[in-house]
Parts: sequence; C-alpha cells; structure tokens
Amino acid sequence: MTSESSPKPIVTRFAPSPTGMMHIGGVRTALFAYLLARKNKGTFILRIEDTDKEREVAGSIQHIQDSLSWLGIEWDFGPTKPGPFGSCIQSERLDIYKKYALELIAKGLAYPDPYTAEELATFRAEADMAKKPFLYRNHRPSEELMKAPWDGTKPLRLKTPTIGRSHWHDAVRGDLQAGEEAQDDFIIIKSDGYPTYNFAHIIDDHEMGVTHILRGEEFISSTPKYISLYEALGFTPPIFATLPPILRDDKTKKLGKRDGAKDILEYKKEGYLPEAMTNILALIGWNPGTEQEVFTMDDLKSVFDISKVQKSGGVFNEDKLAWFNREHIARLSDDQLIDRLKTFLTPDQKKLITHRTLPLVKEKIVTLGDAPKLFDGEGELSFIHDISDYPADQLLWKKNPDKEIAKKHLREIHVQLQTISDDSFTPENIKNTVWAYVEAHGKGDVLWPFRVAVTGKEKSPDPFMSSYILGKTEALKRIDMAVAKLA
RNA sequence: GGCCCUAUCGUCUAAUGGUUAGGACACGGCCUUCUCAAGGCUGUAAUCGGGGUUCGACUCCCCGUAGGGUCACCA
Repeated sequence: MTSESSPKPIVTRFAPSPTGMMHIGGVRTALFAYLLARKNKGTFILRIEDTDKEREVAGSIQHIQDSLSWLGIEWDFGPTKPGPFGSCIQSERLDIYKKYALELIAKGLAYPDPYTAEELATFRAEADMAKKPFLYRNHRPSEELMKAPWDGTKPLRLKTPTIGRSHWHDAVRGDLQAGEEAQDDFIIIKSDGYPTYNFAHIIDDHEMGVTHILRGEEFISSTPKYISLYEALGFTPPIFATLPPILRDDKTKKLGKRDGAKDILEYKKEGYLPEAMTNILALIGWNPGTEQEVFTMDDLKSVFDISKVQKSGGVFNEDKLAWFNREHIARLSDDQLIDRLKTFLTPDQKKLITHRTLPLVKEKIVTLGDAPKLFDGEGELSFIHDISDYPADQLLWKKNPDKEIAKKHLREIHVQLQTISDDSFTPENIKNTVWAYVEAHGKGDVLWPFRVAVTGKEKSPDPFMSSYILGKTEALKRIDMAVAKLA
C-alpha cells in the first residue's frame, strides 16, 4: 500500500526470562513498552522467554505477573492469555521455531555445527591469543559438511547471508552502525532442541506482529546479527528503541541484583504506592517536555512519547521515590487511603484509623508501612493509648517552669473546654474557644501544658487536634490528671 | 584487544545556534510555630578537556578523557 494507508497499530512486548526476581530495570522496560502501546491504543504482550531451562527459577513467571499487576501494567496477551498467534510462553512454541529453522535449512541458510565443544574452545583461544574477536564464520565447515542432515543432536547455526557493515535506525539513539565483525554464524537452535533467544525472539516478534522492540543497550551490539536473521527469514525488521540503563549510585554500572537492586515487590511490602514507582521510573530516561513531575498511570498513558526518551543512563534515587510516594498518598481520598492501609495494620491498629486520625496519618507517613509506627512507642499518634506514666515536669514549659501557673492555665482550659458541646468538639471550635485566653497569657505558657497534658508527649500534634482525636471526655480527664500530677 | 554507545547542578532532568543555563529531589537559610513535621519563600550547586565552524556553541564537527555495552549451545 502507499503512505496514505493508515499506520499499523502499535504492538509492543515485554519479554523477560523467568530466571529470578523482577527488579527496577526490568520494570522500567516493561513500563515504557506498555506506555508506548497504550498511548497509541495498541497492544501490549507479556512473553515469557524460557528457552534456557537450566537457568529457570521456579515461581518466576508468577512473580513477573504479580509485579506487573501491582504496578498496573496490564497485558493484552500473556502466559495465561494466548493470542491468535498461540502461546506467549516460548517453551510452548517449539514447533514454530522448528518450522522456521527447517525453512532456513531448505534455503541453505542454516547448517548443523559439526565441531565439538573442545574444538570451538580452541578456536576461541586462538582468537584470544591474537587479540582478535572470535568469529565462528572464519571456521565455517566445508560445503559438504554444511549440507549434512540436521538430526537435532548438533546445534543449528545461521549462515549469515551477507557480510558487511550494518546500518540501522534506532528510535532513541538515531542512526547506528557496526562493523562486519558484529555479524557471525550464531546458533539458532541449541542441541537440547530449544531455540536461542537470538532466534526465538525474532520469530515471535514477527508472528505476534510486534512493531516496536524496546530493550536495553546491551542489545545494540547484537543488532547486526538480528538484521542478518531478518534478512535470511525475509522479515521486515520492527522499529528498534534502545532504552537507557538504570545505573547504580556510583554511575559506573548498570544497577544489578548485586548492587542492591531490590525485588520490586519489596517496595510493595515496604508500603510504596505503585503510582509512586511508575512515576519515578517513567521519569528516569524520559521527560514530558513540561515541568510536571507528578503523574498517575493514566496521565502517563496519555502523554508518553517515545521521541522524548533519552540516551544516557540515570540513577534510581530512593529519596525521590519517597517524595513521590508522599505526593501520591496526598492525592488519595480518605477511603482509598484506608483501603491501601489495610494490609499494613493489625486488627487492633485498624480500629485506630478513624476519620479523626486519618488526616494526621496521611500527613505524617512516607510509606504505608510507616502507619503502624505512628501508634507505637514515640509515634505521633501514640498518645491515643494510655499516657498516665509521663513525668509531671514535662508539663512545664522550658521558659516558664512554674507549677502554679501551669496548674492555673490547665484549670482554665478545662473550664473553657467544658463549654463546648460534644457535637461541636472540633479542632476549630476548640481553638476558637480558648484562643483569647491563650493570647492573653502567652502561647507557650498555656499551649505547652495543654498539649502535654492531653498527649503526654513533648512531640505530638497540636493540642486542638489532639483533644479532638481523643474526644471531649478523654481530653478533660487527661487535663484533670495533669493538674493532679502537678500538685 | 576489535567493534559500538554515552557525557548539563550530588541525583533525576529542561534548554534541538542567541536563556541571567530552567525545574524537581536532596542539602542550607528565613517565615510560620507551644513541640515535631508539613507548608510558604529563598540560597548553594552543572554544560568532562582541548581544538575548530559561526557574529554567536550545552547544542554542529574533530581530537582527547572518562564511563558503559558487546565479542556464549544466557537472555
């Protein structure tokens, strides 16, 4: 068709191997592929690349799905949702790879590798000695041997169709190129019958209609090999987009498991919001072109633009994650916050979260996991438990440590609070009621004993809020107790 | 070693030939304040180096430097 035909719908995929925990790097790749698809009303596929049975880690497939689900990254086709192209799990697609492998053999573009492991090791060592890159194609077997039938016991190699300098375009990096030493007769089917990544991903992307491949820069060097394979198979290559790496703190290396890259679900356990995680990850290697910083997933779906993905790597900063988390917590409604808090609280703690305490919880926590601590020990809200054991001298403000004055103010506050009806015992009313007295006698002199009397703490919310949280009866009882302590 | 990629505040980034090099996190100060936070205002802080091209370079070119990737029957 001509250029007038409407553009092909975008199809992207995230294609992890089930070899361990998902961490930040993988999630970011998944997120960008997902956003590119959603932004363009396209399709997002989760494909499991389990062609290395030795490295496979049990439970990984579930973990990958749990991680993406937590973050709100939804796939249209995946491990339990096959597409019109069949399964999304490579180990269930072996017949497809075999079909294409036989096709290549028939075209004279694939051949069984006749060498033993020892022979290959020798070739490799020779190249190493000569300080040259090892190229298998320098050791191509004779035409006769190449035509030997493939019985499946030997690995099958691509016969690289043309050799020369490679040029291609990358949606992020622009025009890229590599010398011909990047092309080689690489293995497409291993001797165990499984395809290599190099082969399987190209077949699958083609069969699944993938239009954009987003992946890390470690694949730049092997792109010439893939281009050879596209050519051998007669496929039109998709659009490549190389994402910048997420670096570890010292910026010298890609963040890896050894450098403290956490299981992404650890962040869930610690009480980070998925919104905060997707927000910060979106902003490492991409920017909206505006000064907006806080984005929901819906925001991202509508503004994400592959052309604003950048080339250089970035460090993942937990301080900024904490800040994003606070921002997103602040944007939750009360009901939403209570719901999110559920799994972090014991049944007893849950009872302490009420419409009275919630605003304070919301204001004080960085992660959801901080909420229980508010009610324990020296937590901001621990005063709602029994506080009868605090020392009397805490009631005396440092600038005016006079017992009689403190007692006098407490008695007066007590009297004034009693004038407020139970129904209107709110922070605003409490403040308004006592404010004239407070102003007349000195804020520190009055408010310090008031607050300490009610909360028993040197650090706590203000006395009006604290009294409100406790309720009129309890607040008055505590003031009485404080007066008694000063006697 | 070959090939390839990258380079703006401590960190995430903006500025695709003309800005006092902007914003955010972190850090400091001030304000607010009975305490701790939060909040408001504000400050310190960057174009890796050297050559070009140009009236003018963060931006384009060259040479360095530094860092990274890759050269598997791993993905």
